[in-house]
Amino acid sequence: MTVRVRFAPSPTGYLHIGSARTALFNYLYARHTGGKFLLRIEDTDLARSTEESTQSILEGLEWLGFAPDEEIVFQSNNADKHRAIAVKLLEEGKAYRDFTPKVSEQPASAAGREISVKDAIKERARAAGDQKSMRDNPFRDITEVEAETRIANGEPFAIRLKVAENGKTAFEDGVYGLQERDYAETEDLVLLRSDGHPLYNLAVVCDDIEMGITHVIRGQDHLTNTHKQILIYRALGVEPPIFAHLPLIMAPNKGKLSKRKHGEVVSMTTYRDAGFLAEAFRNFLALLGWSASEEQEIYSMDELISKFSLEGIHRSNAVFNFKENDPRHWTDDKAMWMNAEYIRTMTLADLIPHVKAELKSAKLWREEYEPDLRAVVATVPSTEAQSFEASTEIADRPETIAIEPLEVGTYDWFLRTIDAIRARFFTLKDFSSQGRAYFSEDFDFDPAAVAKNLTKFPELREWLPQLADRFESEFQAETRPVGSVPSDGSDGSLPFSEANIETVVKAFTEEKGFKLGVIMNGARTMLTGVAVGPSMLTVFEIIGFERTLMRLRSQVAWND
RNA sequence: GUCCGGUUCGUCUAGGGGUUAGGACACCGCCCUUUCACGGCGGCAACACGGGUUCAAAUCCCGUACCGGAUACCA
Repeated sequence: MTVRVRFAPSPTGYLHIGSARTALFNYLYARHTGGKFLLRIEDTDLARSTEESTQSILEGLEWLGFAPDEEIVFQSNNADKHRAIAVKLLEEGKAYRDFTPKVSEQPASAAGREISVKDAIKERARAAGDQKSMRDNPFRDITEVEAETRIANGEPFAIRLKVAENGKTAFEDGVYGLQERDYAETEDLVLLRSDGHPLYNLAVVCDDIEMGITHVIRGQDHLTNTHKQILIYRALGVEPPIFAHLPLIMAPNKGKLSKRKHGEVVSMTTYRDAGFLAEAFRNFLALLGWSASEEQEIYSMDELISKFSLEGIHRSNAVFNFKENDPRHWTDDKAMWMNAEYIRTMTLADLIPHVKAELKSAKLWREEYEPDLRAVVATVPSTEAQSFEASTEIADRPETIAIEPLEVGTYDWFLRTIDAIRARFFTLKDFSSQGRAYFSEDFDFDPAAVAKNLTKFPELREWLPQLADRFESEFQAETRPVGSVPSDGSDGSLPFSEANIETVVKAFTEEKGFKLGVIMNGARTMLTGVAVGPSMLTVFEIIGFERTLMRLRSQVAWND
């Protein structure tokens, strides 16, 4: 039997973190078993379902990389079938018409509606005490004649499943084990509303049957629904699929993680837009409620697929930990850490396309960074550059190309730069914000960095331009046009490379009788606008000779 | 109210009769260094509670507490 699973979100908002994890687990299970991963949009709640929501969910899934293996099913398209099935159950005597007038819903705000409904349910239950019977619907056993009369009078009716007096439903949950529920705990659930619209439990069962679903993997909030659905399966004479329920993902206070209360932080598109890598986020999500019983935490998609199993899913809820009013911890620290971990350890070949997209959207991308153009603009021959394309293992490449100064703005320079700055970055956004100075002359100065590294040492205002002069004389730049390679040493001058820069800066610092760090960090802020980054020698080199002179001489940072 | 689940560091988790209860994130400290959010080393920090069973319980059983879910003509 081929496994067929589905992810079935209802389009009443964006794709949130819990749904995303459900989608992930379904996807992993399908891939692990060689089965099919299907997608069904449960848009039967006409009042709440929206087209934007469907789009947003689809976007979220696309970002995460969970493409369905078959065409998307829209549940609302199957309403006629669902209706027909309800009628069939009615005709078979397995369901009955309930003429009880529908209790009109409060016109309460959509926001508070759910809570007030739940409160009402509790109130009702408390008031009823133990007296309440799930089998006391007055229309459960009315005669066909009476029913016909009422229909003739135009009385609207809902169709309810006729649950037997005695017995229980039972199923073996893939995660929670044996689940039993006495019929006395299950009401005669409504299959079809009095306005003719099918209800969730009916629709789900019908669609799952039609789609040939073999395993239903969904949130634990559906655990009790499952009993109702099994009743429908039985009434239909169809063997139920295997069910596996997932623990829920909670807010930091262990309460419900809701779109309304917690907003953006639970939306998938937030993470996409915040510069997260889908592979990193998937990895994070996989570890929320599942583990392979080992200490490894970083998993490639292939590893997740091969290691995933229902047995590894927990029964207890997990907390998605974040601090609402703390920008530094606006989302779960582990998610952020994992994203950073991916950024600094993945191969450059995998990272570059993401950086490219980010720089493009920030208008910082230049065609010169394209590898294809290297041959046209490169003046530094690079044999490593060719092996780069041939090989996917390029993690240690930067060390091999760091030997010679690279022309600013070329593909090789680009690779070196990305590799140098990524170590301290957390998201893709950092490449265009903190890393902006590497790609543009138009960058801002972080006030904290200016205060710490510049204004604290007023001497620097004169010394840094002097350092520029020193560079100029040592590296003899005046004969070369802006943007050219500083020097490869062939003209008799010193190459503008780390070792040489170090010698010059150290000599300069000693003359001034100052600490090296003060000069270096002053220069760091002048050159990059921030207080953190790679080794300053590397920064000098990748910012390049001409830009270094220009920025050291600039007074912009000094004028608040 | 009733039914169903759950409970190991702040968070994610490993461990399922004998462990100094392990790892990761976060936090703190030290080191490296020209800075740092990189890296290295270290620290803080947990078996909800009460009974049993057992030579031995975080682990098995019962109860309690707390948390969560469900209980809709929502999904």
